[in-house]
Amino acid sequence: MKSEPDVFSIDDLERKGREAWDGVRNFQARNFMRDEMAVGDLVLFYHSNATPPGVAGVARVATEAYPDPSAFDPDSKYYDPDSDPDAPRWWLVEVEFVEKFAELVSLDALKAAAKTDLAGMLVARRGQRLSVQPVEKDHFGRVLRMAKAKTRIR
DNA sequence: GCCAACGTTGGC
DNA sequence: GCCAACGTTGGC
Repeated sequence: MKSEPDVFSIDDLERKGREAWDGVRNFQARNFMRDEMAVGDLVLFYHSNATPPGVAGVARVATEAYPDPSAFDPDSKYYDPDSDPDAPRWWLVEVEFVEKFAELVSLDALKAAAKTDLAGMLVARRGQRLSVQPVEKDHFGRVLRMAKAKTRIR
């Protein structure tokens, strides 16, 4: 899951403990949250538009998907007047903090590793803009090792 | 259904 | 600030 650290960083998640991942307004990204994520799934927390960009830590899916309330809030910048409360268009999950990496796994490092054992990892590919995207299990483990992380994959 | 115009993401 | 890579919108 990508977030701009100026808006919401891994430190913000650590401080708050938990966060509703609202504002996703891309159908594919929504589908991953609504249809593919399950409570307990681990998440790579990626800092986009950062210097440098990269994976900053790990979070965990804390809830089933539910309709994104910001879509119904006219005062929200994520307001979508076309989203019908009876058939919500936008969904979110809440995520909880697991750990902040001792060192960021930079996009440069991901791209370098993508030439070998991270081959095919989506986030390392050019033009890959989806803010929520799937990570293969062995890729996830490899990123954790690059971060010298303690988190175990279940 | 096609596609041009436009807007956004996000790396650099 | 630039621009590649999309996704969305709307005219036809």
